Amino acid sequence: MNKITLIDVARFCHVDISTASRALRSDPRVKSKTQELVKKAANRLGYRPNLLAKSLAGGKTNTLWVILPSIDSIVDAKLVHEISRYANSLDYSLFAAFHDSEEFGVSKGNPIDHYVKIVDSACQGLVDGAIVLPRRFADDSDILNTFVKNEFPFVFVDNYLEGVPTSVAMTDQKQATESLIQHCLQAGAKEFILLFGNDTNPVESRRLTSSRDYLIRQRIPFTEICEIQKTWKPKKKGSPALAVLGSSQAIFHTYLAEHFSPFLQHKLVFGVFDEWIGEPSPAQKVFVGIQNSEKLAKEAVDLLIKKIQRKNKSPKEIKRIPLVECRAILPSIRC
Amino acid sequence: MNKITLIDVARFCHVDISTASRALRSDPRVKSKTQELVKKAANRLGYRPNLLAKSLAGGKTNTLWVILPSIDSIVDAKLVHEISRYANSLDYSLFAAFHDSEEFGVSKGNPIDHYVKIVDSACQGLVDGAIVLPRRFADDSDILNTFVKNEFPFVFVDNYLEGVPTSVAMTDQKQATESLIQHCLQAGAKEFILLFGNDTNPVESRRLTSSRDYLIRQRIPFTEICEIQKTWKPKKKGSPALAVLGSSQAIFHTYLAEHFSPFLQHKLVFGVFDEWIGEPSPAQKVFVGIQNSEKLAKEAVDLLIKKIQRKNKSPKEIKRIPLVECRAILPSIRC
DNA sequence: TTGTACGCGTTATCAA
DNA sequence: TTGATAACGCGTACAA
Repeated sequence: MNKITLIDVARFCHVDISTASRALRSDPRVKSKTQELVKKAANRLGYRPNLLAKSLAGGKTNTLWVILPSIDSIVDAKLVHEISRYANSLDYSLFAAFHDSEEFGVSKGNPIDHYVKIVDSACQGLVDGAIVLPRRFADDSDILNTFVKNEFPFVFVDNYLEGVPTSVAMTDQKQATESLIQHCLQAGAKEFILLFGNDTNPVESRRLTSSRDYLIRQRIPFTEICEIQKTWKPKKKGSPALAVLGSSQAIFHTYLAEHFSPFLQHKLVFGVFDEWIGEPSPAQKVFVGIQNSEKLAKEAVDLLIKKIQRKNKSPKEIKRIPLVECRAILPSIRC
Repeated sequence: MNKITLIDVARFCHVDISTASRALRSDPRVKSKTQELVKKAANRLGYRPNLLAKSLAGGKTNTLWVILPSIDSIVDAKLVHEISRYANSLDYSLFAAFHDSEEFGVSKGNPIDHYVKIVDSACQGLVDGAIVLPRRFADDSDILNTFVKNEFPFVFVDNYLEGVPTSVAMTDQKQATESLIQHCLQAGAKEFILLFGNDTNPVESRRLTSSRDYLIRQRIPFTEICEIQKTWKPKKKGSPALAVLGSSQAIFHTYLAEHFSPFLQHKLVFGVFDEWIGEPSPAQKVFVGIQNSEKLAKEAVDLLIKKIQRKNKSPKEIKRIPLVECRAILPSIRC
């Protein structure tokens, strides 16, 4: 590792350490000749300022974290990536911290411990603020309220928790759901099946209630399948085109692998949030609600920076961002 | 934010700051009565040690980074996740830093700048060591040699760069390739098509050469399709079962969407590294080489910690890890 | 234009 | 068993 400090550079140039410090920050009070001298010396000696000391002295780290359990889909990855890009463009360093120990393989130790540890260390001077992507853990709010207690600047993105008061940037689930439904209707769907889980996750439940409300209002028959065991029975006679709505590609494959027979005579259209990879089969068409990751990222970071700057006031803002589009996936290979 | 420091706790207990420091670290030299006193006070006052100061004074951060352009697939995500888990289990904090600004949308500023900035800051005291997941950038080696110059502890995982001397933990591409081929042969394949790109990426080229060597040795006819424009022509007469090998699911869909007609009469089997989502169609069967993320992560972190501990010696170790299995993907829905 | 001296919050080394 | 003090490396108000 590098051991050359500001003192070494200063000594080398026969100037004081403070002069060297100022010279490297291009302080106009330093003679330009001295500036160049110091800069060249620093360069030649391979001087690298110690960012720990810098942050400690300066009282800020210019660092943000994204805290999330793990990356489970490309949509997650894209969001984190956009957050990173936008933060970087504002001269913040951004790091992702993962706390889920259970997702893959056997869990080592208490999975919550890592989460608590990350939240704790965030409050201990390493970072100026955090963007949190919460999941369905029951205990999430207890852990995250540590932030509230310590008045640590943080915001939610993509999802939020009822019991934790802070700002949120998320997709407008109502708009997204209705837009997907409209596309399915245009594709000829006469009856709907809702594959949303019945859990406490605000996003999932919002998708369920939004689609339910909309379909009732439009007088379109539909069936809710909140549990994967439930078999579907047609509400209309004949073989009308069916639309199936669900949050992720996996749920379609899982459900239909078990319960495909009632669907055999029907033309199928899927409406999916998140993403769809590969062929639409067994559907004729899949509509994917493409979330606006770039805007979500921007709004989240902006909300966070607002919190960092004025620490006393903490307005609980909510930004709802509409979908970019509903992308249609058609078969590319004819079999 | 929290402003309560060790001084506050010490004053509150009418002890010296050094005693308070020792008490909180359960130093046996402190009377147990005093320890409890201090710990209770710290708790009541909501004291949180400043980790910046701690690292600065202690000379180490107990932090590791994973540096990568972005997460493009679930396989990447899984690897990072396993690294995080294993590092956490060894009481290191782990953060992921992303440097690619081009992947999604329009690039902001010079994309290389972020990369350089991350590599620089790694050498500036924020972190004890880094695990690097390199990509096909031509300039990668110049940037990463900053680590070498500064004697900063780092290792490669999953892929590596010829010009940058350090340890590597990666999948055994030869074993993986041959294993995939064997599975395709068992599924009846008589002729092979290789969809590997012809670029300078060591992993991709290793897959190409390994499969080429093996197929020649076994006297099995095959065609290399290094460029996506190239059309395939059968080498054998009749309609033998065909195996297609490629690195990722996307390449199959892209290629076959353009050039499907010659394949119409053949039974198809795919062999893919990375992952496969959804139905195997248009193949009857897909074999997926499942990389051992857990072991890759463990080896990478172990290699890194070895580097951190003895800074002078830097043996250039290479760990090659075989696949966990070749998983077969069969149609779950009959159309 | 440059130098002095202190603060940032800990840990570590003395001495008591 | 505890207390005083020197690091850790850098910023900065203040003095010169």
